[in-house]
Amino acid sequence: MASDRLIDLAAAAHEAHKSGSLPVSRVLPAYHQVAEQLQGLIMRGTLTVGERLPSEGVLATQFGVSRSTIREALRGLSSQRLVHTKRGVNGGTFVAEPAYEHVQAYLETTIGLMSGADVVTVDEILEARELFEVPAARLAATRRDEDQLAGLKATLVPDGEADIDSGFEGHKEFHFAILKASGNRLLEVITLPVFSVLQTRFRRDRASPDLYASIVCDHQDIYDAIAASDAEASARCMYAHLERLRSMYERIDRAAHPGLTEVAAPDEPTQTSAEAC
Amino acid sequence: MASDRLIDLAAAAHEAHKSGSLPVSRVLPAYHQVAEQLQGLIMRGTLTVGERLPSEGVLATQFGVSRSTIREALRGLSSQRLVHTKRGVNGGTFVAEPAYEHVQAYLETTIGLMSGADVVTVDEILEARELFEVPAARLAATRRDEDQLAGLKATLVPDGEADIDSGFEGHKEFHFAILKASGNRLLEVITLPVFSVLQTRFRRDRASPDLYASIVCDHQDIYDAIAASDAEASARCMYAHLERLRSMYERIDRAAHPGLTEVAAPDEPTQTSAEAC
DNA sequence: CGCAGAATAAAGGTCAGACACTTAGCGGTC
DNA sequence: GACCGCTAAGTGTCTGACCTTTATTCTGCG
Repeated sequence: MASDRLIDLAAAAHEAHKSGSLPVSRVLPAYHQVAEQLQGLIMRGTLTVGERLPSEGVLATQFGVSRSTIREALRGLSSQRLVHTKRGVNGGTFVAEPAYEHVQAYLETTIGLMSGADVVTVDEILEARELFEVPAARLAATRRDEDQLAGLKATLVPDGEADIDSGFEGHKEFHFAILKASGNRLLEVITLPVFSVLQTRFRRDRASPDLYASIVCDHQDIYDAIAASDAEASARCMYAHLERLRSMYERIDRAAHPGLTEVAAPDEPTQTSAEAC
Repeated sequence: MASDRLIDLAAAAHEAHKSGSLPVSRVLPAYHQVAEQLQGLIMRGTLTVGERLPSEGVLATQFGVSRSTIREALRGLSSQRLVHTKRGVNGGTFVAEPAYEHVQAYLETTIGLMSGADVVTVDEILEARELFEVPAARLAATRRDEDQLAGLKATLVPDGEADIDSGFEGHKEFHFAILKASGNRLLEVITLPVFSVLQTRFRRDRASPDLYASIVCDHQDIYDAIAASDAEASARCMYAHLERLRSMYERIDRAAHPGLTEVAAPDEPTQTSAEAC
């Protein structure tokens, strides 16, 4: 009877997982229970950022399980970036401080997979991108400081050299810079992966030269608006830019997955006028 | 010399982690390399959703490591929800299909931690919420079907019974229903955790009765606008609603963390007019 | 005295092998 | 034909050993 070992979770396992019915084997693996308890301690603030957990051996005796079990639990937590480990003397397992990059990496992975498995459609991703980046541009216009503006300018392609390959990188840097200048790190952390997924998904498909030129032109417009601290113009230009890209992506996507004539695809007027430029 | 075992990653470890310098011990743990390779196979589509990986024993011999190492790698992947395991005959490790709930759970955890550790501020979370929920309301107004509208109506508090506790639940259900009706699952998946974090963070602080009444009233307004398929009115009402909540949250937050007089906090006019209601 | 290098020890990383638990499917009994 | 138990494949867990990494401490030489 392995029932008196774990601190409590004998019964808690019922409640925790859809208490009703079938698809969950009643007794969860020990490593899972250990991981859950530790995660609880971290979330609840009992274990604070940077704090060191007891060594694996000590944890093993405390939880009444073997070291292997503890290690499996720890691996789970560490791949969720809740903890990280260090070897050597003064090594150990430490509560990790949450960092953007991890969230971004995770979201990029997951959204990529979801779009691959058609759990979300490309249309939804494109729409989400608009929903996030247009407000980001608006915020950037009012909040950017001079450094951020200079950084943004640096990502613009100098007039002459329209190198498509480096332009791809530049495109990325441009949008990143705007997100950063939006001054909302949560918005930034969430939008970046959305952008990256699209970028990855359509990496191979080169844009035509004139489309590329119009992208460069769009960027210039957006930059000008942000430089002028004109929030509404920034939003408008960003919207126009994204609509242009969207129609490009959708064309590519339809070519790749023919026959799926989605509703509401054609009836949205592509009113991305020429603006100045 | 444990160098001929793992399929290749001997050198790849350099590139993979900031190739430059110091803080990364040159040779990553075997379980990490195994996990990376398996993740690569999944991301690259070599292993497809639902497919079963070789048994742990077989993987161990294939990778040339022990079964414990394989298991630690698998625990990492499984806590990232890239795979899941089943016991018994015909059990094994399977490539998981990406599911919203996991993403939501992860985001909620992470955003909660980030806000706890002040990696993002409450202000940013509140702003992000507005950025996401206002467009969600706009979309819901034009896309909701009759079922969704009925579901939304069901979350409204009947006029008489203004029970504050159940109201808290109702508040949640109401916003969830709108997100669902927005028709963009990515937006939904991302916004839900943002909402939940705020909800959790301020769970203990009861709203005053009259504030509560105004929330109920706001919900009614929003519902009416969505029922009328009036996109702009929906967005406007949602914005007013969120502004009201925002000022409440900010008041609570300032009370909890006094002395931090942020910029740009007071000068935003609280123009959440009375509307009709 | 001071510094370089060796020894130490604490902690994580890996291994091998054993046994327990879970579960689908097979086969036999009534 | 329904129920029951056996079997086998696979994950879950334990034990105990040894390797590797690394900060500290100790030692010895200049």
